[in-house]
Parts: sequence; structure tokens; C-alpha cells
Amino acid sequence: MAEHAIPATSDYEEKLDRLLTVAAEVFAKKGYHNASIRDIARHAEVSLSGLYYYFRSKEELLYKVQSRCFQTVLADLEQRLEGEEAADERLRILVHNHVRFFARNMAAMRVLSHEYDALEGPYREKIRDLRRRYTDICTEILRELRRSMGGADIVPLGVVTFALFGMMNWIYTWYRPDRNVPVDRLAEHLYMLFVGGFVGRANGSAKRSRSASRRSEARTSR
Amino acid sequence: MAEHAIPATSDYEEKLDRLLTVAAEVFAKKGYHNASIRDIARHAEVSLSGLYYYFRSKEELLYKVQSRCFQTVLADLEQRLEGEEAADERLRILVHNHVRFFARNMAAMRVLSHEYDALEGPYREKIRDLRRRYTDICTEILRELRRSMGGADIVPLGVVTFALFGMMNWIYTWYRPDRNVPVDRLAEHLYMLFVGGFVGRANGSAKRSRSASRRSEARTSR
DNA sequence: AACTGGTTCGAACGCTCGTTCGGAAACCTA
DNA sequence: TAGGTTTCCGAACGAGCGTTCGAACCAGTT
Repeated sequence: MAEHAIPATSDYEEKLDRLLTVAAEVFAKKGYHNASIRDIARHAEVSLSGLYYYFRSKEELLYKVQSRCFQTVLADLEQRLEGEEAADERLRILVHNHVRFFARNMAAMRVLSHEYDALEGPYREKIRDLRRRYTDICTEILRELRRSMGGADIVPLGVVTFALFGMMNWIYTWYRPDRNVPVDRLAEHLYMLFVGGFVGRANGSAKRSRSASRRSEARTSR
Repeated sequence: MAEHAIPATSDYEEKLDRLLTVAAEVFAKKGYHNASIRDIARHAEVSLSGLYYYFRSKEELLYKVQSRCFQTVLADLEQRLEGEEAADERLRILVHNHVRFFARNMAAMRVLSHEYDALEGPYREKIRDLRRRYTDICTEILRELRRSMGGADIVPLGVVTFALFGMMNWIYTWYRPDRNVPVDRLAEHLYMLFVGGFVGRANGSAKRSRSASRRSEARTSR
């Protein structure tokens, strides 16, 4: 078959998925440029050339790792946001979804955060578009939250959005789910920190919206 | 001379410095593993082997880029903190120092943030120690700030510290000093966001400490 | 003019990389 | 059992990598 454009069997899909997972682990551990196709083949217990049945090139392999990861986290998010109206709760859902997904898919999310520049041309653009969709969702939630709180727009929403993603994405440099605080608590901490601030929230003086306090009462108790 | 442990001339020091700057740019642009010594030599207009008079290996070159950068930002910080007592103002100094240095030394700071894992063994440990010193300073300021505000310790200070550095370090993925908000305003935005929170600060309801509001009145006006 | 020691370079070595290709193995259908 | 696809692999290629080494260059001193 030429280029086997249509995946033949479900075995094919399963194996491709497994290869993506292994590749994500190797890329996460050694870095994209430092990792070799041979590394991945060895870890996947497949021959070197056997990999090329599933991927045209090393770069396509990286792209598929990133793409699959991004699409999953995006789909999860959109599903969870469905039906929720309150802006503060929507933001809480976004943070929890992101942090939890991050911690449970550390390798792939690390590759996604750390190896974006390794892609070039069309691959890069496709991932850039996914990123845009994701950050747009976030920015819109922030805009609505600010509006509903009657806040002034001192800090540009673009800056706010990137600050939030900085807080969340940086965890791949220090957080280990089995050594630090549990994932759900980490997510709640970051959410509180971002919304209420270090001083505002830590001394308990900031007022919380009704829906936010209602939802997180049980969770933040220690 | 054996290993030329003692730098001979001041010409030597100057050229070494220039090479570090060029190397930082190339590493920042292409990534450490993807950049070649030949790339750096070409950009520095020096022969390939000529570089090896100044560096034992590619890894030592990376180490010296990171080390020089870290020591500079650390020295700047310690100097600016000298004599300042108020915790909130000390935090503001830290954020401004970090963000400003970041924007003015984008290449080197990007390498420092992005290529830490590329180092191994003793090199890695030395940078790790510098990082520890830096984060410790930050954590202590946060501890003092929380104490002075009489706040409860809901969120562990380690998490808070990394969240702050995440906000700040992430800027290398999106911020361009010539395209986005000016550096000083970005620094102030991040400081306000971190201390007061998105909701707390943006709607102007959160109280600010006396020294913080006194200091930033002029700066945040638009 | 000869010497000396810091500085620079051209040429080469050994190695690993991503990729290719022809054919074998495995599996399904008839 | 025969034929045809899908799946897999051993072997090899050319290119680029980091590093080394001996010789050349260039000051300043004798």
C-alpha cells in the first residue's frame, strides 16, 4: 500500500499509540535533539527501521507526540467546561484540568512545553494553532471573570494568560507527583494563588465569590 | 602553558566574555544539543579549534554561559536588596530585578532556564547550588512577607516560590521586549498579579501594605 | 636575529546520527 | 496449500558531530 494513509487494523492504532508513549518518555528524559531514533527503538523493543513504518521522520514523531497530547488535554477541557457558566468556576476547571493532566502525563506534557521550538514549518504551525485555541479559551474566561467582578483592566489579559500558564507549565521543572503535595491540592493551590494572590489569599482577607467558595470548601480543608 | 589556569592578559578575559555571549545566542536560538561548536565558531568569527583554547568541551562552554549569567543576576539582586527591610518591597525588588535582567539578557537567561538538564555531573551540581541560593532568598522573603501580613500558611512556600519563578521564567517563551509591554511595566504587572491575585488586584479591592502602595504609585499610573 | 610563550588554525580521526532499501516474516483470504 | 498484504528488520550510506594535534603566527624580550 502506498504510504498506508488509512490505518489498516486496530493493532496498528494500538502500536502507534504505544510508540508515541515510549517516544514521549525518551524525548522527555533526554531532550528531542539529544535523543536518537535508536534510543526509542530500543525502549520500544522494535528494530530501528521498524519505527519508520509508523513515522516518516523523527520530526513527525515529535509532532505526533505533541499533537496527540494537546488534542487530548483540549478535548478534556472542553468537555469539562460544558454546561458550566460561572467564570470563576470555569477558571478553576481549567486550572485543575491542566495541572492534573500535566501530572498524569508528565513526559508528553514536558515534551509539549519544552520542545516546541524543535518543530519547523507546517508541523510547528499546526501545534501553534492548537496552542492558540487553548490560550484563547483561557483568555476569554479571564475576560469574563474580570467583567463579572467589575474589575479594571490594569494588567493586559495577554500578560495574565501567559503568567498563569507559566505558573502551571513550570511544574515540569520541579514537581514530582510522588514526592510533593498531591496533584489535586497542587492544582487548588495554584488556582488560589493566581486568583487571590499571595497576600490576598494567604491571610484569608480576600473575599471569594459564592460559587468558588461553595465548590472548594471540602477540597482545601487539610 | 599547562591548562592556562591563570588568565594571562585582559585581552583574554575580554575575548572569553565575547565568546560566552555569542555562545549564549547560538544556544538560545538552536538549543544546546542542536547547536554545533562549528555554529558558534562561525558566529564568533573564530576557527573551530580556536574555540578549544578557551573551553575544554562543549559542556564546559554551556556551563560557563549559565554560571556567568546566574552569578550576575544573583550579585545584582543581593546588591539591590542591601539595606531594604520591608518584605513587600524586597519582593518587589526581586521580581523587578529578575524580569528586567531576563529581558535584557534574553539569550543567556533562556539558556539558563531551558538547558539546565543538558548539564551533567559536577557542572550540573554547581548550577544547582546557585539555583538553590537564589530560590532560598526568594522563599525567605516570602516567609517574612507572610509573617508580616499575619497570614496562614495554606499554600506551602516551596509551591509559592516555584509558582512565582514559573510566572517569571516563562516569559522567554512569549515575551519580546520590543513588541509587548515595556519591561518595567511587565515586571510591575507580574508583581501585582502575584501579590494581589487576578481578582484581588484587578478590581482594586485588595488592601496594599503602606510601603508597597507608597512605592508604586507613580509607576503603575498609565 | 634568535628565542620564548601565549594564541590561532587546518586537517584529520572516530563516532553517532537520521534515513533508505530490498527482502524476510507473519497473517489473512481463498 | 498458494497468493497477496501488512508488518518488520539487517545492513548500509552519507553527513555532521565533538575533539585532538602539530604546526604556524605574533608579541615581547634578550
